[in-house]
Amino acid sequence: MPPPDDLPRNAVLVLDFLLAHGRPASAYRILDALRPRGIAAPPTVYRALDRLLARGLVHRVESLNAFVACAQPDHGEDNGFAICGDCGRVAEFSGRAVHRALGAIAAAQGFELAHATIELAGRCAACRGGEACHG
Amino acid sequence: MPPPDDLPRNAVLVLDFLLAHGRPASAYRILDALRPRGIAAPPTVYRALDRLLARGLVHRVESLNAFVACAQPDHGEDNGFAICGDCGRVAEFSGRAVHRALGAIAAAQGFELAHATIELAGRCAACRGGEACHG
DNA sequence: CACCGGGGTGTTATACCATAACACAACCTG
DNA sequence: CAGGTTGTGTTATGGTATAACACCCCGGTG
Repeated sequence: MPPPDDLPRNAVLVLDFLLAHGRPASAYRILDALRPRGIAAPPTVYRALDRLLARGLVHRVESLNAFVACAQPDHGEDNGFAICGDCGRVAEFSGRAVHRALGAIAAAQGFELAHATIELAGRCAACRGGEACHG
Repeated sequence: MPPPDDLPRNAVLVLDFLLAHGRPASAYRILDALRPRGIAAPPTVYRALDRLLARGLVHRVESLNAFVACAQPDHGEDNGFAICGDCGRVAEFSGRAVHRALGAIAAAQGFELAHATIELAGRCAACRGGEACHG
């Protein structure tokens, strides 16, 4: 499922890096990684990220001020992330049940919901596996 | 636990400002507001915020890089915010249904959940009321 | 008293995150 | 060619956050 390849060169560079990276990276981390490929200044990275965000190919992780490649570009807008504090990887989930509950809360307050940010911090199964199972 | 008043001077200044402000404020906004009261540099503000965050008297709004006084310091850890893009105010909610759903998602992935960030962007009832009903 | 230690604070400097503003090249279109 | 749009490069700046060190106050302790 190669993402639509009508992307500008820099967007492709950034997306490829994030896919290979496999976890969130800050814009400046991306910049450092792509300097050898000709990207020299922050605006270049942010412009590429803006495109990718607009297409849903990349998400911003607010609690990290970082960006991550979307695992499954076909899912909805309001996805959530489970962020492992040990390995730094994030698992993406769509969480329809969560969004239903959020919609209900918003409706009860008369709040017009445009976008939901859901980020879970903790430890992933892999990192938990490495240590004693405490029940 | 009522806001214990064994807080250092600067923490009280910051908390009082946030309570009076009634909406999120960035650390530098707080700094500007408190300069006349003798606070001169960012670390002073961040130290006060750290104390207040630790006691649950203030919350960080990740999607705004800002801080807001807690409306009801007696509620749990994993509260959520409904952030109005028009007036900038946030409504805090505890959302047990959401946390139940999040807990289920985390459990299904074997993810050990430590903290949930839930932030809704949209428009509050008051700001919606002010304009034509576009139904 | 002399000494020590810890908490809170002040200050400087710096790192990290993000965007404004302007200039240039490539392209398409009439 | 003129004019528009899109992507890009570059410089400079603004906004967010913390490291590192010095100082003071205060309370114990011998």
